[in-house]
Amino acid sequence: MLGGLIEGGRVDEARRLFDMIPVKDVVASTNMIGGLCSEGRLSEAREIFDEMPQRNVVAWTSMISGYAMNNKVDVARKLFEVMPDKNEVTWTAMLKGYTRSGRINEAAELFKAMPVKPVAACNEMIMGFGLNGEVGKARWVFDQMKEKDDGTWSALIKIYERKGFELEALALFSLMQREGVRPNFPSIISILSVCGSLASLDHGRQVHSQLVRSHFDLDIYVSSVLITMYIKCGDLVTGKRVFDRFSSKDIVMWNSIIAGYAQHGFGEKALEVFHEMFSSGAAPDEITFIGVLSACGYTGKVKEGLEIFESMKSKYQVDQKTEHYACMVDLLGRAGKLNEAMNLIENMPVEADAIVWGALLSACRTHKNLDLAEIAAKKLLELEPSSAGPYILLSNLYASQSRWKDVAELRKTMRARNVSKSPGCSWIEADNKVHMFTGGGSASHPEHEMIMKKLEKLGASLREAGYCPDGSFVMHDVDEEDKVHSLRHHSEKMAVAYGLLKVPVGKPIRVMKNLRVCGDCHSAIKLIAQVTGREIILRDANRFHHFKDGLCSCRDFCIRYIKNCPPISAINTFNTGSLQEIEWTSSRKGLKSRSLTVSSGVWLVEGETCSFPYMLNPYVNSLTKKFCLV
DNA sequence: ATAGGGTTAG
Repeated sequence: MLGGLIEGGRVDEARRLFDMIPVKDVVASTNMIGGLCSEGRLSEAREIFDEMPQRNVVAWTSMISGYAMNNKVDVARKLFEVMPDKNEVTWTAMLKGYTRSGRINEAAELFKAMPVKPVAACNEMIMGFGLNGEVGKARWVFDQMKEKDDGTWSALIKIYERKGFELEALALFSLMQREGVRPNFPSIISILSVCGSLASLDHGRQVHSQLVRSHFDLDIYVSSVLITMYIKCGDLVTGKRVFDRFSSKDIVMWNSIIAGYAQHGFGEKALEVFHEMFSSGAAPDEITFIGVLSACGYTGKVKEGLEIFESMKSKYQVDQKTEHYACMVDLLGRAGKLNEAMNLIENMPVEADAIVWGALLSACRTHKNLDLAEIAAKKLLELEPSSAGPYILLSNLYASQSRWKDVAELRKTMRARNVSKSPGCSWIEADNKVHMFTGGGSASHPEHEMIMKKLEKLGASLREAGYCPDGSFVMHDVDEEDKVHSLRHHSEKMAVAYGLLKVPVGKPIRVMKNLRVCGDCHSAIKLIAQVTGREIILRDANRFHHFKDGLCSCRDFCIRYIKNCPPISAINTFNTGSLQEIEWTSSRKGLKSRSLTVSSGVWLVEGETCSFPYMLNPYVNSLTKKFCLV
């Protein structure tokens, strides 16, 4: 009875019932302690604990766990020290206290001291190390384990996914299945997320087909990630279809689709869904507003954005947090209202973080405001000393003003802090393979000659259509030497050229890039779409660009500084956001009800190595060698 | 009766 109430979360009722019991046995008291702790009512729990005539391991462990999970690790430790007979569960509960509060060194010490190391504790250590950025150590624990369960696998897969080791996650997921461990929910969620990050529609679909067969696709958690996966792969239509299948949607699912419309530049549609959500009775949360405000930002809806931002607290009872200020800085900045943006930052009730300053910086880049750019970049250097972007930008900025001393100084700091830039690259899926291009016209691809010829030919027809290359973008986050290379050879252009050669007519060409698209490439691709009549979908580090008929769905909001962009007014009619118009984003037919054919062998089960080149994180290579699978 | 693992945005 007591246990039932607690399990159902009815702790108050349980408490009343408990108080009526004349002689309380160990089990009832322990139960009650657990229930109270889960609600954070530690002092009440402690009172019961102290009044118990005798206590066994389970009672002790429950109390320790309660402190550990409620940010009272040190109190937990005191109890742990005086406790007579500890078992594995006690040790694990204590360990979890340290890992969950980010005290990884103490966790590692305790782990080392454990007489036996149960699987649950090892799994906890994997998560602890991994979330703390120590992926190698997480892997080390994994390798040491003689006995693993499905949670062991999914923990490491999750770490790989979260820390940007997409390829390792894929490899581990497939190894897991070869070892006869069936995918569980957490691992499936991680792997779908990986497919989204890689924008690998083919792989994502294969996972989806697995889900359909196992009916996992009906799970509400899985579905939100599934929606996000399709959206990140550029297939908004299928994402929407998955969304529509659910008659009762939770807030996360609403958020997923709203953010999806925002990312694709369908601001009207995002707002529409937002209102639909509100009238359906679902209450928006903080994340909803990140989606909604960024939708306004991407589509230049300054007035709407400001109104929503103002009404967050009063109408929707959601607090404005740093993230929302970042959205507003972005929104104002994109619209060219840089002083307003700066004003907002100065008057924020919370401390501005790297995202806020980053938003201001990219707005400065767009609108060529060097003074504010310098302020923002300097702030970023303080907040994120190890990311290369701000250094390069600031250095380019100084260079443009011939401040060579400052340039040299900055380069020195960069070397001292061991900061290196991430090289720009683009990739495209064709013939069941991923083809990567690093730009600069390097002949790394077997069909290099053909691609160059294609680019030559394209160049001629582009010039006819009025294209003139613009190399004057100082405010770009690529390094000096990249500017020397002919603009013709940027990686995204090469990938697009390859797509024109390989992707059948009528199908969209989907290109991915790890950095933001270069401004010159953006206007070139618009024209390429026009002269070839092809649809090109480019996903860069920030967002999607749908190129069709000489226009881009981003309305050039990201790249306003390019000379030969058509004026915004010419594009206005284009982006009304009706579903019919979205349809052209994908000529693929997508899913038919609940069946899905798998194009090639099921790589997930067969465990072939996946066909991705190492393109996202140069660090992946070295790590892979060190901790080689199999 | 005591220890796990999950969703969205930036």
